[in-house]
Amino acid sequence: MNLSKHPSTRAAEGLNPEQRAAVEHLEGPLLVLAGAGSGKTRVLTVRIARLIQELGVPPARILAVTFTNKAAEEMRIRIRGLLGRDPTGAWIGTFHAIGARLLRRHAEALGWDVRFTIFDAEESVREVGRVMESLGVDQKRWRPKAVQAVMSDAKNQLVSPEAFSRVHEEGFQLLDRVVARVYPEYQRSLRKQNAFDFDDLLVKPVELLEGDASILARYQERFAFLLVDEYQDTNHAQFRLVEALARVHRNLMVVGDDDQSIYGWRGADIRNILDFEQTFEGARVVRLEQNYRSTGTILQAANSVIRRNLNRKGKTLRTDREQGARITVSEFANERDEAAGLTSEVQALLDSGALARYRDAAVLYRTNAQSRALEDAFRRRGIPYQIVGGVRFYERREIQDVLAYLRLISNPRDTAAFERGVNLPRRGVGQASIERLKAWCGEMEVSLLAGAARTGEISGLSAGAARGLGRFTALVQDFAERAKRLPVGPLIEELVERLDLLSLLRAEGPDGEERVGNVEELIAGAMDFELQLGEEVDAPALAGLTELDLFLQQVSLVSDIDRHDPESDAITLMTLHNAKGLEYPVVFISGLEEGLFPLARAYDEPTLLEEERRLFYVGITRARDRLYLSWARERRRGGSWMVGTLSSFVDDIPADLVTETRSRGLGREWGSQDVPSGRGSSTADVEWSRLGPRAGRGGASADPRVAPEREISDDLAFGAEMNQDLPDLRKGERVSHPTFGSGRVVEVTGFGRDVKVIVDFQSVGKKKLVIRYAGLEKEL
DNA sequence: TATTTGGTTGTTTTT
DNA sequence: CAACCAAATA
Repeated sequence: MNLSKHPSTRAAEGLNPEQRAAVEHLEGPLLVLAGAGSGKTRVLTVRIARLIQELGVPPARILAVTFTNKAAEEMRIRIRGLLGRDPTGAWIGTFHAIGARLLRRHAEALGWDVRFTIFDAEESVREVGRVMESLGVDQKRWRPKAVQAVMSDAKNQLVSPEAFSRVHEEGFQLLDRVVARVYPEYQRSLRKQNAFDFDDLLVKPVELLEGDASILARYQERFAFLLVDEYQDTNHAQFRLVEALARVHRNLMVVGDDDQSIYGWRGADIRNILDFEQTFEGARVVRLEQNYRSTGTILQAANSVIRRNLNRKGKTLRTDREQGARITVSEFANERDEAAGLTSEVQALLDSGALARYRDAAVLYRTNAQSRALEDAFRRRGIPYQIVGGVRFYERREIQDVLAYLRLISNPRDTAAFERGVNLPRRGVGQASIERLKAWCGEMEVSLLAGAARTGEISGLSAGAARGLGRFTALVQDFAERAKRLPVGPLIEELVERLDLLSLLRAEGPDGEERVGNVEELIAGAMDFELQLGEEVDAPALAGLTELDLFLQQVSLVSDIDRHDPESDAITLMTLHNAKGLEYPVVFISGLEEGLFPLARAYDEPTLLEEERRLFYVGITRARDRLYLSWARERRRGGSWMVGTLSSFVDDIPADLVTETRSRGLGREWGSQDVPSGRGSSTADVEWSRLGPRAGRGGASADPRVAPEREISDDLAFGAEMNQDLPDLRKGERVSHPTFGSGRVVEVTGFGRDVKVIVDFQSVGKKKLVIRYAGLEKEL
């Protein structure tokens, strides 16, 4: 190995003049307007490496904020690659992770304990419900979720409970009046439970810094260089956090693209980036408009779409790449047809060599609900896929159950966790007993867990309930002891064992096995959990924390995209929001119908429509080589069928960049290849037409030649689909599973949709799986 | 206290 | 077509 003395300098050599200007910028505020695919991650990492390597800045004086944990991890790895060593001491993470870290060090200053619990969104809503109940607010009339949303907005604007109440308790908005009562009480309840919610991870650090000059000064001094990625998606609380920390040194570099601001609904304030130069006087601005990702066609399409937005700084991306393939716009009869068409096209691309591996393609959609039809189709086809989002891993019931125990073990004041865990498995402690216990504990001002250990003193508890509570507290206390010695992986394993949770889940029926798999995945994840001691080494506040405490605080911040494995060779299915920051050689954007994308409600408000359009722009610019847009004439939404027309967004793409294709409804085909079917099922009903360049606006959708065939075709097509490509597994065959790896089929049972197999996996032994859910693949 | 059932309800995107 | 809830029943 011939290592250069200045690897970061060498890395800087490949930069264009604008990138170089950003990298070499030293002091003062800097705004980098970075178009999609313009190499901003490279600029960020090279600049950090340069600060450390050439300018001698200690890594500990650097704070870098990314949008996801995974991006943070990747940034660290890339910097490590440039430096030849880890930038130990640098804080690199999401706003939430960094907020949590600050709180961990200074929880006491705010009246919390270091071992605080982080309530995720769901728990937060449940807590709102509990508070509303205690206040006697009708939860039918006012949905806890709506109340929580208003509160969350307020928090992101840094509106305190008191301030909110002052403004709204007599206001005209009835919902706001409810929130005016709930918000302060909710906040009190969180504090009593030693918990923060997601929003608090941003709000409380601001409170901390603004409320304590010495703490603020300490961090202002420490972080001599701040870098914020995806700045267009920061909200007011995040802005204030950054602004406070950067106030002294003013070495703040923000990177973003106003055209990719897609989180307005979550409080992101596009003005943060639009007004940066006013806010930070003397700011230098660098624009990165050279795109290194996409073909000319894709970029032209993206430019002409985003040009329709009025509220933007305005820029036009350039590329030196070839013009490339046309964009395909495809019409389908319904979402099943669409999904089947996508799988066919994937197969065709693979066969033709245009797609090298499954993992080089992604299917994007506006709403998670759309993943279902796609998932079915990919499964039928035996094409490996990975879904990001939907039912979030950590929000699954069985995971939450285990986490509730862990939370209580870690933080005895976590009432929500107590209530969840106390009767699981059934211990004869019902609602009535819990109410009694709560009342008593409320009077005595002790935690539920402490109260449950003193059932003898509580009147009106049934003998069975008292016994159940006793067993429960004994178990929790026992594990609290173990948590001091045991690493978190074995701890969870023992806990699950003691609860006999896996047997309980298996007894639940067909879904049980999947749940068992999830719990096992949780355990596996915990086994891998390593304390990032390097980053935490300077924090005396962490002295008393167990590995479990840190695990819990980290786990609640893990998002679905963080769990996504880009290495595994599978097609990625995800929402457009989740696709931010990613790129794929082949991208499908599905469900391009008026009312779905853009969503119907966006028509009321120009700003909403512009945000939807930015989302479309984000989607288009994920593609490197090939882009497919698809829409369906009919789609099930909720209970009913919706009739759709092609999204007006597509009209903004110049016709000469587009090729239209149309499924005939009965056709499951899209590309020109036959369906390679393991069972040799008929493809005779497959017809499709390639219409050539688009003649004009939405011309295809009104074609009378299509409609009459639909009624006949549906049954045929669906009938054929039912029989086709069901994973046709037999005893003795080798299969592979996304989490368990490869194994051999031992037994096949059940019929139709409920076919189950027992597979002997090399890694974990025999497992019973429902084919429909398992995502098994035949191994060749 | 646990379980089942039937009815109601909403449904965008997520750290 | 979920998920969630209230009431009825075991």
